[in-house]
Amino acid sequence: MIPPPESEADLLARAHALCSMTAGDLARQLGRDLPGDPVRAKGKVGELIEEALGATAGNQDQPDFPALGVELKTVPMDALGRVRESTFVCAMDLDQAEHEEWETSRVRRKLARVLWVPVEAAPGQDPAVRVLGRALLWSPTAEQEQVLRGDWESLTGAVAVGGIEEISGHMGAVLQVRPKAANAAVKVDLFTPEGILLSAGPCGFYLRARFTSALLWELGGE
DNA sequence: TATTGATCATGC
DNA sequence: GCATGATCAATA
Repeated sequence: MIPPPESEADLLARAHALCSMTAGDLARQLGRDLPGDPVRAKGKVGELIEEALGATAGNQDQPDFPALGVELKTVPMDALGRVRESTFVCAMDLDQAEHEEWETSRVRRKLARVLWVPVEAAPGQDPAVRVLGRALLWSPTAEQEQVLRGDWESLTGAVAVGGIEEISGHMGAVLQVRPKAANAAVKVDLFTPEGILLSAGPCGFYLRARFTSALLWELGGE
């Protein structure tokens, strides 16, 4: 059991100490199992890094480092240092869209302070050989927040007006809404703006790869 | 090949 | 079921 970091500097120092380790090294050091099948290992590298850095929140609805208000996100990179995948932010509440404000939204809370840990990962590669990169601590700049807010408001607004069936992954410049569930059979009941009961797949907010790629590059060049 | 939609694991 | 952690894989 690794104690939580006492400060952002402490956290960053710990994260930097992991730089250039492989996920396999980390698993061995922590005495954890890491599946060799990438399909079965989704999320595992992120969990190993959480444990190594002393994150405590588990699956509670809280930042990974509650005392610091910092959220941890791993981000998969290709060999050229480009972000390979979008980043899941949080679920979208399909019923409450019309009652929400950006200032109090979960998206804004989640992204207020993020420790990004790049992980070089080729598609289909054995998770154990993935290499950790240099971690960066980030908060949205004023410009980034305006763009995020704009996307959030148009996406949330579209759902509030037309319901979830009106949006798709194509919408949003940097923030998008996509399915987020165990599988396509998972449905939630909700009411359309017209008051019709409907069954729909749960959705979540994701950051587009080009956004994370750009912000990491601005921050320190990855 | 970039992107969207689908999926995998774990804890409570 | 819904939160946590994401990446896979079919398609445009």
